[in-house]
Amino acid sequence: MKKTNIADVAEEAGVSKSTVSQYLNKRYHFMGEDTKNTVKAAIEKLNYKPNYIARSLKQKKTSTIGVIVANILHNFSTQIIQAIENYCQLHQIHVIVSNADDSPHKEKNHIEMLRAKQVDGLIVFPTGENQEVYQSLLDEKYPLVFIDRLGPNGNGPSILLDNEKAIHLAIQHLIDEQVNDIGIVTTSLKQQLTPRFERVEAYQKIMRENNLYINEDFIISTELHKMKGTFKKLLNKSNPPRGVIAGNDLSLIQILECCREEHVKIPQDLAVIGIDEVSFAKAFHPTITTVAQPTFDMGKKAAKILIQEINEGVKKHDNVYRFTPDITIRESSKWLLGK
Amino acid sequence: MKKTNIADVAEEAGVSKSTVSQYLNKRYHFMGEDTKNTVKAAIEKLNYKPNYIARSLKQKKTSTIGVIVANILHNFSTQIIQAIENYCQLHQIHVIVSNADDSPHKEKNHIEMLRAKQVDGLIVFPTGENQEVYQSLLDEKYPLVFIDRLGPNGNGPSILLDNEKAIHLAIQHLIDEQVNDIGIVTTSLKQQLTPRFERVEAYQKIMRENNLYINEDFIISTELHKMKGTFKKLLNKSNPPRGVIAGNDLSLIQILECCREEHVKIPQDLAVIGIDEVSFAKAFHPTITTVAQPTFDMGKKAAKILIQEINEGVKKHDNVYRFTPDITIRESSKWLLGK
DNA sequence: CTGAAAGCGCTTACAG
DNA sequence: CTGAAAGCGCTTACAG
Repeated sequence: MKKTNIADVAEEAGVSKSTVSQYLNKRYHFMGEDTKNTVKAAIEKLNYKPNYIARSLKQKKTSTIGVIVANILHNFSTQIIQAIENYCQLHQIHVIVSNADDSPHKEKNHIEMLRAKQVDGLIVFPTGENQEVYQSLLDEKYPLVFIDRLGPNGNGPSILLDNEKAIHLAIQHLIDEQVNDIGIVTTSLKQQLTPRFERVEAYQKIMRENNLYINEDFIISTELHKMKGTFKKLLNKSNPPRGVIAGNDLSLIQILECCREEHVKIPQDLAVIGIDEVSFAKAFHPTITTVAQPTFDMGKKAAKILIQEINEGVKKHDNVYRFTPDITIRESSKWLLGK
Repeated sequence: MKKTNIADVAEEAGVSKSTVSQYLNKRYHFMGEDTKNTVKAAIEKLNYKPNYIARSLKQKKTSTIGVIVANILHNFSTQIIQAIENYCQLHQIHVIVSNADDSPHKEKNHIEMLRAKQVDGLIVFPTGENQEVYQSLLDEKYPLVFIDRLGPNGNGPSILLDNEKAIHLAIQHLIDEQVNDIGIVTTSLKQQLTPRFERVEAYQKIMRENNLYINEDFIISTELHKMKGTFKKLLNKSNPPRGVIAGNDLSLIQILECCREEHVKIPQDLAVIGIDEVSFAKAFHPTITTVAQPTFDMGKKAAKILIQEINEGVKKHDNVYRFTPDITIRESSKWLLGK
């Protein structure tokens, strides 16, 4: 059974394809009421569904965008995807999700495939090693929004957390709790990724501003599967930190597991603060102090900017949108309470 | 700057469009070595990228599938999406993710839009209220795979957990721990969704088989935001359950928060088992006993079957693939240990 | 107010 | 071994 197309409908209704097309696109201006009805009837009778691929080819617009996440395993990524999907749904736009799996090579493939599929724009968590590719997209005014990490040389619109503020909130709170020996644990890749970089920078800056000693051993950047080993070593030093900031949700879990296995009591022995909200924050013993990213707002903003670029054309290239984190103080960081 | 198309390449290379097309599709059989090289050079010189939309129109194949999840907020959904995306990536297929947000109306819209975009097939967590739509897709041999829930009248291939086994594992373990007063808490929607239905059924069956008393109050099916209130009431009864099975990850968190707020000790006062693995299982105090679904395998299988249907045509319609759950016994269910 | 024609960028029998 | 032509299913100036 051949699928019915616009010609079939035209024949059934006894009008031309043009007229059917006008009807489909709701350009009723000059359409006779009766023509309209015959077309409508024919469409229903034949159960006709327009082929958007054909339309896309002609209109050079697919109403589909691509999202390339660096690593889909992070909760942050899936939340951003949710927010983007949610906003796009309202605008009748589809989202193709691709996972770069932290591989610049895969990332590049995804960019090419998605462009070949003519997506109208791209939201990307850049891995950091395809700078020229992104720069050339930017140069040709292709709609493109970066998220979580800056684009090439900071070019292009990007949606970022105010990382300095996040670290500031965490350290300030720990200081208020009289915790001065503070460590930070982040997942690290070879690349100088924005969040990790900015967070460690901010850590050093704010410690310095508060005249606190920066022990280089207290800064851990390592792959997830090595994190526990490294962190345990730190915990078992003669002078371990009294407080620790987890750079993201996955690091937090590693830290919590370490503390459990090493019988380190939170917050008495170690005050813990996680960046990124986690589902179990209020269920945990102790409840977990977190510095939440407004993931939902960030994803929505990325989608909004992209759709605007698609509809109105790409204009300036240098907007960085910083989102303000929000600390929720719970038990895990309350060292004074532990006394 | 107009994008270069196949005609530009043909002109540059001094051959016909057909020949360029042959080259692009790697049909080198009858192609002269020199022709091949000229075409190659022309493509590189012009930085030509083929337009897959045009190809799709002609070939009636988009190399794109759609996934409609009932509710993207469940960890289970995002893990399934990850597995599907992962498998499809190996097969050069793109995935469009749509969230039905538990709304049959949205679900139906998604089905229509995705079909209009000519996706080659669909993987769906059916909400349960679009039976006729699915039946007609099945009737026209459209590639379609259900996941987590059965299709209309059980028709169509579906990927499910062996829910009875999951409940069996949980209850048997609790019985081994001498816990006999067992409750079950699930999120409920109006619809008779497969997992909830099968799990509550299995609960009743297995309790009966073990000659355990089934207290109807111990079966809680309610929306997430009402769960805590309902569960707390149960906890404060004169005869509360001694053990509880959380129907999924979100329910588990609600239960854990309740226990914390009501100072109910796990496992001494209440043994807890969660269905679905959770990120914090090994970090929690106590560690959480879980009955894990093999989400990754399930997602992969769904993608595999769908791609097979796409490539080889749709054959039989009645395969239900049951995946075996796996219990990991940790502290939260060890009532005897609490003694 | 409606229709004929051209075209979007490819692929694919078919002819030579 | 290569090319001319038709066609995938739409949309869109333009003519009338």
